[in-house]
Amino acid sequence: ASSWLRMLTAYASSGHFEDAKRVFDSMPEKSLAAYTIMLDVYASSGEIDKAFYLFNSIEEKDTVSWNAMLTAFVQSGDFAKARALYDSMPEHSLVSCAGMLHAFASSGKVDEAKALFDKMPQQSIVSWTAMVAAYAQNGQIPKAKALFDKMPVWDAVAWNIMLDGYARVDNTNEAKKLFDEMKETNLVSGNTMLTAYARSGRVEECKILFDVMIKRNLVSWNAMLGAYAQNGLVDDSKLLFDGMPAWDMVSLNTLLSGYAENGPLTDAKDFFFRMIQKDVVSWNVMLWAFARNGLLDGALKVLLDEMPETNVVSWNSMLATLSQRGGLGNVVKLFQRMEMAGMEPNETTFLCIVLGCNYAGSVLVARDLVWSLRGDFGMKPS
RNA sequence: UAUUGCAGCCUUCCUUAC
Repeated sequence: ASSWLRMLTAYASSGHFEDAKRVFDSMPEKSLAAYTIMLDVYASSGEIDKAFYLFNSIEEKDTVSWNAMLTAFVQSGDFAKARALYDSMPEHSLVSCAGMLHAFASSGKVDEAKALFDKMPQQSIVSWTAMVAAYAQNGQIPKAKALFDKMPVWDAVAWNIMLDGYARVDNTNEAKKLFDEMKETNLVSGNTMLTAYARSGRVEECKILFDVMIKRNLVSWNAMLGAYAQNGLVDDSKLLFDGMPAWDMVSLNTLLSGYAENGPLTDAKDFFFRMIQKDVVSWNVMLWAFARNGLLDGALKVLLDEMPETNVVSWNSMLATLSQRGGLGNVVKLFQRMEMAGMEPNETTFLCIVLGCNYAGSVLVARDLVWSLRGDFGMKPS
């Protein structure tokens, strides 16, 4: 039985979800541990409903399986369900509390995270770090730093979160300073610093770091690729890409967005049509490329007729484009179409529409929209 | 009865005006 479990774990942790499902299905006896692994597998492959169904079919759940279900919800972005599950759990372990902290942090509820953090019976390095991350990821760097300084111990993850916090507010100098004095580092630290350089346009320093990094993974390569692509050095990005030991969809899309942002539309189109694989992000980049070139009808055609699948970003892109040069009437029309297509709006959706109101000078539409946020969509205007 | 059954960090697409 344990060799089955070992195989299942190996597939699950390496991202081979289909293989994991096959192994699980053919297991003669399914232990609780096997079920628990599968919760994560289903959640990671976007099948949260299946995960929950499986969870409900478990007769004797323990804390570990409850926690796994909790983090499955968090991972899929369903924070309301995560909260409900957390409230109905028979007991809260350190892992449960840290998972819920993470959920609050990811949904921008810093105050609720802090309240939970304060009333936790026991702390762990994970809960401390999750709280620091809650501050850092929501732009509250001074609070993050203050809590970070109070931590009893630091590991690489804790340092990395502070590093990433500085990087995200574009404080590259502070990030570099921290990077140099970090006591614990790992591969993610280097990758985070690469991204910090890329974001602030410091491409040369980025390349120097990339070259001296002892270990690199695909994220490192993609970060370097992005440094070139986002800073107008499309030829360099292509050259780097050609020498990459491996690539994935992120690599292709990074390159594509380099063409879309810096070159003529034909470059992006050429690359797009030659891509061996495409996903919804690739299509979103193309949609944006049409829009950027003022081809609103072309962009609309991509969205409504050509895309094999869309997500909320596709619609938001189009809404933002129409907001700026398509007229508020068309914005509203497209939003209605979005609802008809069953696509759930998010906060950015409303910002895109408010942007249109701004351009049109229409206070009334904007006001109605903000009201309907609460009433029709159950959202809290930020 | 768990060196790998669960928890925190990094890379691609949408908004952040003046």
